[in-house]
Amino acid sequence: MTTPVKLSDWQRVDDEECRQAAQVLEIVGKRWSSGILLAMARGADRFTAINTSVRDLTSRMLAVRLRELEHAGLVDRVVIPTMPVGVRYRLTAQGRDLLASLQPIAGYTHRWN
Amino acid sequence: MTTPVKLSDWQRVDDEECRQAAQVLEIVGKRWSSGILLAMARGADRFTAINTSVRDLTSRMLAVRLRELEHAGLVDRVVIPTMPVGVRYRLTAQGRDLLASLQPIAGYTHRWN
DNA sequence: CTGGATCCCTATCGATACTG
DNA sequence: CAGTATCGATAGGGATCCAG
Repeated sequence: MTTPVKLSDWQRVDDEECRQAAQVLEIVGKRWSSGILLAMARGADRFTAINTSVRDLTSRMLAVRLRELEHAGLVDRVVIPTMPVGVRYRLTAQGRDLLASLQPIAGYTHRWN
Repeated sequence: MTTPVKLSDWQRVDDEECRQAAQVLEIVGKRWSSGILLAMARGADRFTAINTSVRDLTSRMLAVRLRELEHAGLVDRVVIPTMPVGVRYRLTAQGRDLLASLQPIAGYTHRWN
């Protein structure tokens, strides 16, 4: 009934990789982070668009999280020099890769809920 | 150079699943959580064994996290009625499945570090 | 050995208001 | 539109001591 589990894989990863994996989890595990990334994966690329597509997210927390995600290399901030200035947020290749790597979680929640 | 990315997968998962996935990430994303699960995956099953195998982890935080993980269904607390009482912690099937689902993260960190 | 109880500090977060 | 500034509440977490 449950999935085949290859727990032994975690015996093989060295401690440095685990440390980095933990760091990644601490970033995407913060409140709003995954919602923001998901909204962006689904096409939202403007501050306001992301803000309204994540329920109960305040502009303050969106700004904070976007800075964190940008710092982590997951999101790119693109300024378009128009009048007034336009700003777009896009997932980097790294961000898209992370989202893809997070995909099995969806399978997990489907199995256990 | 980068991995093939199937971002579109996230278009298919419904909002409820995403909400639950976010919840899971918030649990394992907390400090110490992933380290504790990893230590258990590697065989530590006693309070003290887990405590010493995760660097800088205090007994207080271990107790707190173990309760959270137990409540989340990832860890089982087994009391052995000896004198004095022995306690063992084991990953549940759900916990092992989650760790397996987290496995791609190791690949991600390997690619981007 | 397996934690629980306290104390106390800090980081985080929500609400609200404001701006180029 | 895309944020910043400020404030007050609360939760998280480290240190320490204690107990069955």
